[in-house]
Amino acid sequence: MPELAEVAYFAKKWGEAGIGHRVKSVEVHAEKRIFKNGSGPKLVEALSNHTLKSAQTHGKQMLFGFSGGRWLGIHLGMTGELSVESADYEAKKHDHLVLRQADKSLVFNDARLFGAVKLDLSENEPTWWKSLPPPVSSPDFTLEHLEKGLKRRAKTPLKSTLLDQEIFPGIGNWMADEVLWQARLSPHLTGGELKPLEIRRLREVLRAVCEISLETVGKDWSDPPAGWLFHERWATKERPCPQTGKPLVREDIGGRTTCWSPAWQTRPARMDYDVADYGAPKFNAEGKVKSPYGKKRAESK
DNA sequence: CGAGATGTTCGGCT
DNA sequence: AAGCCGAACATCTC
Repeated sequence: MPELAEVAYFAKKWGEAGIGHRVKSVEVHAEKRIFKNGSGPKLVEALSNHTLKSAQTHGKQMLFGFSGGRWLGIHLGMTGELSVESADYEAKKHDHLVLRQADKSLVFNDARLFGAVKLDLSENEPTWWKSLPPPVSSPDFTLEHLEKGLKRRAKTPLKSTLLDQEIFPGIGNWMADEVLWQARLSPHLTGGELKPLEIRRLREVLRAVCEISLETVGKDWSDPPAGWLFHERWATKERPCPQTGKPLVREDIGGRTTCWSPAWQTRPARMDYDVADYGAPKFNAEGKVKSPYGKKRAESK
């Protein structure tokens, strides 16, 4: 399920319910492949009687800080989720970790076991956390960082490169498709084939898609703006490209199903094309986004 | 019943 | 040597 926005949503859930409250007891339901870092049983001792103090996310990574210098790192993998349940909630199948607080339980569930749980004991945030790459929507996600990443993956299709967490922390399958569609770039283009203006455009769209996703999905699980590819790719029925009306294609690229619009993602020579009344970004001559998001969002509510 | 699923890692090859 | 690719991981759902 989770990409950057969903991860943010889950972390917020635990944070809002649990911060400031002591963990009375901890249940670890033996699934050793999930507990990295020799965590597992250690978690019981390490977290019991400590208070949850912080909840952060970075891309798809989550970090929960506890009193006494205990840090719980969680990655949701493909099917992980966090929930807040009642105090007497009974752990069900695939619940791997349950933190019991006075009046609630914080639950980590993951059917496919691709998730990961880590424990660190240190006064400050663990080193692995501090050395994560710049978040896509932060000022540190510079044009230089993007250029470097694209150069490194000069011969890889953009679709695969966008899933590289070292370059684009938090981008997953649906966000990658959304970005390419909004930027009108074919998923088959390689990093080395992009022109400077296209790289700028890619950066603008990346940041916009991340920010808007965080403000919708990440905030309250609400849908991203109307007009996004998002709404088509999750549709049970085949639907046409919202821009061209022509069929969307589903194709395997780098081992992941890619939903894209060949008639739309055509790498236009002109950067100043204008799309009337449309939820996705428009671009000016510098490849900058003239984003109508703010207004669109208000209208769609 | 088989295929595919919002992800990462590992091994083998260039 | 870094980058590229495919397979593997485990379970559920359509």
